[in-house]
Amino acid sequence: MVQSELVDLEKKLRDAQLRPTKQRLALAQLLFSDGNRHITAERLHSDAMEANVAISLATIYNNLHQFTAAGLLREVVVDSSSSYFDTNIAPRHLFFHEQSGTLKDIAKDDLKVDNIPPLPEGTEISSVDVIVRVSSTRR
Amino acid sequence: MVQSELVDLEKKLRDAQLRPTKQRLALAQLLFSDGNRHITAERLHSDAMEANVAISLATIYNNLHQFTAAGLLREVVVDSSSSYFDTNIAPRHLFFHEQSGTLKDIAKDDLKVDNIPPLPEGTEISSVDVIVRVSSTRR
DNA sequence: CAATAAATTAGAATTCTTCTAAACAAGAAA
DNA sequence: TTTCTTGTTTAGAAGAATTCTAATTTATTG
Repeated sequence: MVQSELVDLEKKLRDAQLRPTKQRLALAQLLFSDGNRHITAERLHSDAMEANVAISLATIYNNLHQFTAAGLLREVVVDSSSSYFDTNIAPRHLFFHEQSGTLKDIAKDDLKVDNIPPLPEGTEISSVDVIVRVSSTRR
Repeated sequence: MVQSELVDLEKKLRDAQLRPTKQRLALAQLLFSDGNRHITAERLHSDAMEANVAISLATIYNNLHQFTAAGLLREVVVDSSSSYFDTNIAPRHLFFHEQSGTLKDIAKDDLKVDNIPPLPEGTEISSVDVIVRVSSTRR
């Protein structure tokens, strides 16, 4: 692990008004050091165990929510059985592979949504989420 | 309740290879007699209680899944806290009101999705779901 | 009317997530 | 540094939604 990386992560946390504790830094590292990730709490917990980071599941949940509130993560609802968190916070859409439960980002500009009808009275758009559900071609 | 309605519902169930039991007919009535519905298991259960239909929650879940497997309902994933079932099985998109948890269909032709990028290798589209999340305008 | 296959049920069990209250660690101030 | 305050972590309990189990009841078929 590179020293400057840790410094960057610490700044990222501080900017979000989150104290860079040992656990928080470790999670930030697991989440943000390696390209885009789409991860569940359970998965992140086992990643942490594998990396020999002692951290409880409660802390994982706490931090996933704090990161989300701070705009460092985005929660994704694609599957009723558990919540996913996406490290890509830019507007984007998603492929969801139904068999594997895998997510893949679609850049916003790679997909167009047009002609949204009038919104229900007294509401404004908070987001437009497109999920392209795919499944393995049986052959 | 109209007699012919019951006959229709019974046929609908038989066509789906589901025996028209007392509970199943009652649920079908609650679900399909009154325009489009977007409903959770808990909500359907309390509707049934109000209508004086004795039915257990396990049976509600069993039937929601059987109806879904038979193509009479469609499961909608919009909210991580509980599953919704939609009586509109035609292709459509959805408004989701974040404060109230209310869903509203958007006819397929009222919204256009274009330029879906190449699918992941070895997959085919199973559905394209657009959820327009709206929230009350604060004013 | 059996016989059999399907459906229903109460309650237990599971899974994911949140809560609680105590111990601990970080940053600020003296 | 030491002290104080406040934020963080934690184990384990609690909660909520859903599924399972195994026994009973109901629908259909012969």
